[in-house]
Amino acid sequence: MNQVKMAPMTRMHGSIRQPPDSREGLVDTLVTASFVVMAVISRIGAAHELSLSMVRLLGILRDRRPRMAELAEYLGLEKQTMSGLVARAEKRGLVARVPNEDDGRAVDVVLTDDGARLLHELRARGRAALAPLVANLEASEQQLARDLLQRLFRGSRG
Amino acid sequence: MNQVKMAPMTRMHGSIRQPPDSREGLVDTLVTASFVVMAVISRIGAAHELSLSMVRLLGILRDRRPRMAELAEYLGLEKQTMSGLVARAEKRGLVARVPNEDDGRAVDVVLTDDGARLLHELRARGRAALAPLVANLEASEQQLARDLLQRLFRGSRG
DNA sequence: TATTGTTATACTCTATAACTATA
DNA sequence: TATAGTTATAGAGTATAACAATA
Repeated sequence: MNQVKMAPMTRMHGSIRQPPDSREGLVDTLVTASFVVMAVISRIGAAHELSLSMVRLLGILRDRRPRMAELAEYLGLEKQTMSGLVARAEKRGLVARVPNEDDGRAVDVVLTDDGARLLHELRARGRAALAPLVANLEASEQQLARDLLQRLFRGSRG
Repeated sequence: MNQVKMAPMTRMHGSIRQPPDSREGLVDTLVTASFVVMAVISRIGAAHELSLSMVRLLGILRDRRPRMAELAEYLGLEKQTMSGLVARAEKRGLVARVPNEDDGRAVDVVLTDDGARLLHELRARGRAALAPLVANLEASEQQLARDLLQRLFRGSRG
């Protein structure tokens, strides 16, 4: 049971770095690219002691005023988890809970001015961090890549 | 202090869904796309009670035999965090610790057969989940998108 | 009765600090 | 003395279950 799988040792020792495999398909490339982008966002968030979920929470609130249940569904979290995340963000002065006007049970979540300022800085740092990658493409290719990605993920919500 | 920012209420109530903003740049599109991909991977991992870090750990071990310190550096985690993550994976029979032959202090981490099987299934499910998105593009466009992404992230490690 | 949200509890994930063993 | 890894501890993030308030 659970016998250790011994892969051929050729190229297995030494550096962990691997040359990009140009034979890999679009899905693998998307996954690899996404991990790189997430690492960048995670590092920028960590510099402000923000988890990925917290960064995403702030990003969602930039131009929306969802209630708790909507946030939970959007982030793919349980409502209890959402309560905790919003509570910690509120404790830090980044968001505020506002009673919903139409439904006495519901709570809307909004950015505070401090939260909006922090989000603005995070976005600026994200653009700066990813700029060197974007610079690997010509301007016309950047636009093409953007259009292709937007068509790929049309109908998806991030 | 921390006064609540009251954005204009136009279109603020109701659904949280937003139409894609075709004016957004490549960086914003990349971030949005990455969150979608991460959500897919996270959901598939969660179905097997695997965190994103655990999924990524298994993925790295597919064709590599890194030591603990290399894994930590690769995943962007502290070595202590790495010890815990590997310990939990080992407890579940997914990976094994093997003493490094050249350095008595070092420990190599390898996939077990069970771990390799699980990783294989995760990758199949990932491909299936992302297939509908890929199908939004023609075959030639898929190849173009893949090439552009590979050039974007050349030199990056995921 | 169903829905919205919070509280209680437990486990994973992560980091900082202190430690052991080897180089 | 420096490096590789583990253990101890604490807090964030997550889920399941039980609860209170409103619809």
